[in-house]
Amino acid sequence: MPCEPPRCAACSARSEGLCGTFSGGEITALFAIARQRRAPAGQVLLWAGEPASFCATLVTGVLKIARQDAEGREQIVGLLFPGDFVGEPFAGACVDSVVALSDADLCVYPRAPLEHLLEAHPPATRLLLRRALSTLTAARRWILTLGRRNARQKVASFLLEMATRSTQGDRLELPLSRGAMGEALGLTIETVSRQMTALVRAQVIELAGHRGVRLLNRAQLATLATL
Amino acid sequence: MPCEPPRCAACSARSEGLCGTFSGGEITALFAIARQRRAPAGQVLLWAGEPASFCATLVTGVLKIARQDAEGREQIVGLLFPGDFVGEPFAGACVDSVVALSDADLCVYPRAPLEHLLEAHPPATRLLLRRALSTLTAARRWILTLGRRNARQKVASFLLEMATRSTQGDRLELPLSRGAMGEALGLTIETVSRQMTALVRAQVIELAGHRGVRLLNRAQLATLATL
DNA sequence: CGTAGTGTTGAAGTTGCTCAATCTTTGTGG
DNA sequence: CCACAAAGATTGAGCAACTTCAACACTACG
Repeated sequence: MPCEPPRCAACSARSEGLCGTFSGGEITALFAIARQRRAPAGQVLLWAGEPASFCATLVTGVLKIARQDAEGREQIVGLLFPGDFVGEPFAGACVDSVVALSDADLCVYPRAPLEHLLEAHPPATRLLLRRALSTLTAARRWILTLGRRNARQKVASFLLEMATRSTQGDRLELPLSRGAMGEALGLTIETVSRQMTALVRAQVIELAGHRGVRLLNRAQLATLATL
Repeated sequence: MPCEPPRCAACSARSEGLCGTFSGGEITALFAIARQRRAPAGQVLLWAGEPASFCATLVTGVLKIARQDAEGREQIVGLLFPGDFVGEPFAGACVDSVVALSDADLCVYPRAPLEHLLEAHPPATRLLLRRALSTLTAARRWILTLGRRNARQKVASFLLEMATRSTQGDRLELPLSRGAMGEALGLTIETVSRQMTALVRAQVIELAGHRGVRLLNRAQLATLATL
């Protein structure tokens, strides 16, 4: 059995996402078309309207998927975390822009060879289908939040969503600024800020700098998210 | 070559969706596991929380995919039209309910045999992936509408979206009541109604009964949807 | 230690929601 | 075929929530 490339063996996303469907021997084929890429915070990886030249596995960092209004106002329609698959195979031009919110490491696959590889390796296509369906479910959860919840509930929901992605104990480091939270929640910066302050006053959270949040009462936060 | 079942040959959804990936000979395998089902308007096909026992191709009619708030308020997160694929293969329990908005005909596939068939027929899995990705794109367009547009723009967007699905000339028959439109747009019945009236007064549309709409000025409607 | 970028707070203005009454449409039974 | 009932839609008035505009405070980084 051919041996697994050392870089893959050491990769923190090795068992996640696309890579997880390739065995130690098979991964060589994926590795052969992959290229490492490091993106600083703020860098645009894919531009809406441009042809989608590559897909990738996100190794470290957080990306936003955003769409622009006719007026230029931006709405965040998805976030990507380590292990997530970036881009759309089989798609034409990008509909959304993908931007790094923090410094990020990616394992990039050019579109054409990736699509060939998918044809040859059915489990990968099935995984992408399952991923797409679960992303769809998440997008619909977001639709529910945007359509039915008020500002308080939106902010509380968002904090809980972030908490499921990454917490160390009750400490949470937000990957987004207040402005970006507003873009995600369909609120203004000011409204997000006021709701955060209200949560602090209600002793549900505590702030530590602009990005740091300590969850003091998760049960209460969950109640506020829906009620 | 084995001949195509007459029911498939005569089916208006034959070239659409899942069926379209099966040739005249191959379709027999899909037909063998399929069962016809007719659902009257209002019938719940899949209940949120219940196990998802089947998938289907929608042949005629319109279905809504809806999700409930903790408070019981409903948000429509998707609509299904003839040719669309109903349900989620590889999923556990249903997250959303699926309800017939009009009388509907379906071609129903039990989950287990369908999943076997998908494994044996890779083009079908690829089609479902492409479909899932385009449904995701549509869901994200909806997120943009819910997050960034006011009531006027939401209603105008919705009418345009419906117009892309089915129009005869400038006549459009809405598959939803005002109440259901509100559930889809995150608005109340009253607000939807007021916006419709405003569009009539602006001579952009004309109403014919509760469900009938005539599009008098599509360009203007498109402007109102985004501006 | 200063400055630029972010975040917070306040006051006033708009938008969409709630509650309540009235009007249309549609479908059913006489 | 018409009358009537029930469901759905429209309209109005008052109110609450979110946005806008503007000033000020924090924090993080050079």
